[in-house]
Amino acid sequence: MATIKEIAKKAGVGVGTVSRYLNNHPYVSDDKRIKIKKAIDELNYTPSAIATQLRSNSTKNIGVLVSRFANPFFAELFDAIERKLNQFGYQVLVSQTHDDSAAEQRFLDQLKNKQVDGVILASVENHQLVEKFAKSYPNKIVLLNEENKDNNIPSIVLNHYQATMNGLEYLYQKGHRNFSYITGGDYDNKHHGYSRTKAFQDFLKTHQLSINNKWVFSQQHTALDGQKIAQDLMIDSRKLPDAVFTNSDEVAIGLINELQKNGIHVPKDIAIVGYDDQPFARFAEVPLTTIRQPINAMANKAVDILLKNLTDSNIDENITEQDLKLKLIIRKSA
Amino acid sequence: MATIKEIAKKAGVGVGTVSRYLNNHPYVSDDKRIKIKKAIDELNYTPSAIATQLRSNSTKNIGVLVSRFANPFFAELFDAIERKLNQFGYQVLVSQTHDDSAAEQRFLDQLKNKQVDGVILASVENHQLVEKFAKSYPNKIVLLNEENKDNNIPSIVLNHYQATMNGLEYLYQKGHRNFSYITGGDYDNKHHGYSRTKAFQDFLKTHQLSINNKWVFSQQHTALDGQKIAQDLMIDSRKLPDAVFTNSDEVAIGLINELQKNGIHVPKDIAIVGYDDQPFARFAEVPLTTIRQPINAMANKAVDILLKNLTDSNIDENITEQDLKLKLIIRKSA
DNA sequence: AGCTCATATGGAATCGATTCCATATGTAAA
DNA sequence: TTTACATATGGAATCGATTCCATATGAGCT
Repeated sequence: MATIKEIAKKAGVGVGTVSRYLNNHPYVSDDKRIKIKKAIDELNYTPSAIATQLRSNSTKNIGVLVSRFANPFFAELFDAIERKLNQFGYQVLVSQTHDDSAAEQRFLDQLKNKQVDGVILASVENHQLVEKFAKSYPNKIVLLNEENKDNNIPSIVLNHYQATMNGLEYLYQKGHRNFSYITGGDYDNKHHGYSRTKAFQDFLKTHQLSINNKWVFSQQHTALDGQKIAQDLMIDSRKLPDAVFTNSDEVAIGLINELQKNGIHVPKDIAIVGYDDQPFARFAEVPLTTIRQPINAMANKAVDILLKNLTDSNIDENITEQDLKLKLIIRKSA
Repeated sequence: MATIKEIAKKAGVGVGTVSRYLNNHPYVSDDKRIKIKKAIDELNYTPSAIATQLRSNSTKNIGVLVSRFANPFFAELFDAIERKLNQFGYQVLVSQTHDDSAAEQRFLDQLKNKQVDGVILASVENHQLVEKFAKSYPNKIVLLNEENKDNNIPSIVLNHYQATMNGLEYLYQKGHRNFSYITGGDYDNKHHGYSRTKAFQDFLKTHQLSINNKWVFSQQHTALDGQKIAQDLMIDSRKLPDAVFTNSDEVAIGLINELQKNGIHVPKDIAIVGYDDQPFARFAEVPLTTIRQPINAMANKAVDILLKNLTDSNIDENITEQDLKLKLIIRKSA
């Protein structure tokens, strides 16, 4: 592959002039323009992005981290993020953690070794690690759907507490009193998805309900997990919960499938509420009652904030608080 | 951020020695090792990936192109590709075309400007363009589920012709004679998904069946598309096809949903066959009869071939022809 | 003592583009 | 005619890491 030096030589000009030509600098005469263009065409030259990146100390690459692509929520979210970043001329480097915090570490190291200008974290394993990086690289990190205690990292935070509460109150008002709860995080831990869990705990307290510990499930993500939970619940078939609040539509769908396979009808025997309103939620064997996350607004907002912080330019933020509202979608499963 | 020069100065050694230390070169004495380590820790130094890339003329980045992330087939496929590339220490730069060939051009330009060492194309818009790049960069391109005429680009090609034929023969044997066909490509064009379409055309010929042109749909991708097709089919409600062969589970699901909403029962009134066996297919309101693509094997094979071509090393290919078989999964929709 | 070879080290050259500096020419204003 | 400023250009210095080259020391062998 040709270099700028070869172009300069072939066109009979200096490298500076070629560089000015490439970057549309005004001070290049028409006759040199023509010669340079000819040389570039003949040698089929394209500037090395790497060399430009080294010199300019910026890559036009953004890193995006999710936990698992096979989760349709993240797939859709990423789809929207990628489209928007592409509009602004950025490339996207992407990683998934699959719950492995070493992968997160490797991902964040890309900030340190300058492979990316900034990152969007749609999933956080190790909050301490992220706090540490945020201290070294303020303005280069945006959290999406992940809170941080001290609130010192730019974040897109939706009101999951309220949304969860709404979902639970809906179930309560329908007469349900024996709840099961499924989270993707830990039930006691202050991190991932905690505001949802906190809402559940507060809900129990408010209504003076007790909870069977065997009906609380942590670290559940997939439809397969949901099926296993169904089997767990059915071990003691004399006593089943009458409502299940889940953290994800995937889990809800596996759960419903396995329950119905065993003659337990949803929502007649058990009501189930999902989370996300993933695209297939409406097409499931029992269309899901679920909490919709405004994916497009979330993605656009995250990109807006990151690019604004990176460039100091005022990309107009046309995403409002209203756009970022979670909403209970009532279908058939509860 | 510190540079290697500052480390050298602080440790009282030459830059060469620091570099040798970083790259585990043997000729570094123990006392300098200690001094260098101390300097690195104190300055919190990490080598610039960009500088290394420039010097070494390689990035350890692989580009992956898909048409649309929100399509669960691609999301799953990408999930597997990313995991495997990560295992081998590669980062992944990803783009989606959303049917826009300009995006494909921009993506491929990354080969030319050296931002990626190689690419996996799981979706091709403009075959001529790809052929051109393949000529300039043999060994750096792998096609996944996309054929090329002259067969000169490394490709993972499954037998979609046979799989489609199997699906159609299954429907024929069940007594269906009036077919509708839905493709994501063009019905006449020789490109995207053509071997499936060819199978359909041959199938019609073999059984001397005629086809109503209004029952052929091209460029259909989403559940929404499927719903619209249902409406199209129902315009003339006196005469409906008795079987629909689709190119994707997403389309099938939208189609089924809209038909049943209008009192047309699947599979009693119309049989429908999907494609992909996306994770959700088994959980749909009518569990889908569909053709399963062996996603993991496909992803692993694509990465194996690409890395083998890039490094000349013999990464052992443990994916066999058998692993790459498509399979008709019979459920309830046909 | 003289020779060879492994071990060790510093620093210049290099990768390829950008930018600054020195310099030259042309033209309008004083 | 002198001054001033816009236009135009070549090339050295720079970004940060790697590698080659020159050189030095010490051990082992004859």
